[in-house]
Amino acid sequence: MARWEPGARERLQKAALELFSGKGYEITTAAEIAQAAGLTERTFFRHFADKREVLFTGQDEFTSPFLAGIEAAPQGATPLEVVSSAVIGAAGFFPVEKRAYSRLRQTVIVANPELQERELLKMASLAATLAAALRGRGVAEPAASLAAESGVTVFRVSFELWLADETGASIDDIERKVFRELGALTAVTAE
Amino acid sequence: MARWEPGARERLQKAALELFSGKGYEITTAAEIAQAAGLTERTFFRHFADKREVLFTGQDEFTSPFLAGIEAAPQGATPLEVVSSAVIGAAGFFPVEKRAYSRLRQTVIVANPELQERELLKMASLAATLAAALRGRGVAEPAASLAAESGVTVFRVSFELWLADETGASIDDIERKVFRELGALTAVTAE
DNA sequence: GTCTATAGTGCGATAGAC
DNA sequence: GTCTATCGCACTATAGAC
Repeated sequence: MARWEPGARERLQKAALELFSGKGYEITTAAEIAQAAGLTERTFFRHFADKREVLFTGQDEFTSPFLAGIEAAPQGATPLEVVSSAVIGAAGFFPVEKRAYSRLRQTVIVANPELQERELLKMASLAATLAAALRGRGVAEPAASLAAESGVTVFRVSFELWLADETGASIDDIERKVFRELGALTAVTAE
Repeated sequence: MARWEPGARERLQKAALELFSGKGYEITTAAEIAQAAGLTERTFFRHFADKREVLFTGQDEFTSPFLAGIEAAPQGATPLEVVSSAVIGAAGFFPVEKRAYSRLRQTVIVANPELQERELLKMASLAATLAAALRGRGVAEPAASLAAESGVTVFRVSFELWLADETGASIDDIERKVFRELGALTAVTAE
């Protein structure tokens, strides 16, 4: 028999989301989360650098699908087409089954500025990674940054639309629409 | 004679920037900043909700020039043209004289994730405000959000280029160039 | 695992300005 | 008298050091 139950991190994350959505993020203490997972406060901070990270750790893995999408883009592709390939390529990370969980998590984040800040930092970090990948393909600045940031913007807008959607649309369908909207925005001039 | 010296907030902000850039943000305590300004820690927190806010309070006023730029845009203008008017209209907030101060402040922010988070939240808040103003002009979603976010992206990229610039270019000139870059990005298709 | 510093809050007291 | 900026003290939670 094991000395401790496995999956401490996952238990902490599950307990945290439940407590945050149940009684509120701010008044939930790290000690409470740890206790709910059968662990001590010290262990909580051994797994997560700070209280906010409990909602974000693991989420980082979704950078790879974006990078894979960039590599999958053909040689002649426009910077924005490359980014589009990245964003749409990462759509597999958000199957319909995950939507209920994503909605709950997003509700908690939107209600707490501290968590919004952390999410924005993660998105900014993703954009910086994408921009670096574009530069690696020979795209110059500021085009690389603009394309990367635009891609992340499309992803964020699409993600919100996907969470709100009631028709069962997949996130990559929504992303394609939003990319077309973005193209229309800059293309159309006043009559 | 007054019981307290006036301008407590400004004194705190000045002392904070000096200490942050001199010995580092993290190891500078709120009590130290207060002491350097001839005040107590409790007074520091009466002026600023948290330690990070000391670098951002007052900065909020720069939302107004953006909104003024939106109102100044002609009726027939494209969403992106309206946003462009907002971003370029706010350029007056950053005269060359402010550049040395802006550079110092930015150096401190870039070196500390906590401060980056706060800056990102402020930018997200600005984007949300601009998107609301666009919807007020009849722009539908998701076009309003996309245009607003794109505008803020152009502003951020331009601001960084302005800080790095050695030729004495004004920020609105840089912004115009970056807006053209953005247009080129989405317009050009692979050959 | 314990111990400590710092961030941040709540409340009451003070003492001018009006 | 009221209003407001400040201080002082007690307190909790976070987070890092040892």
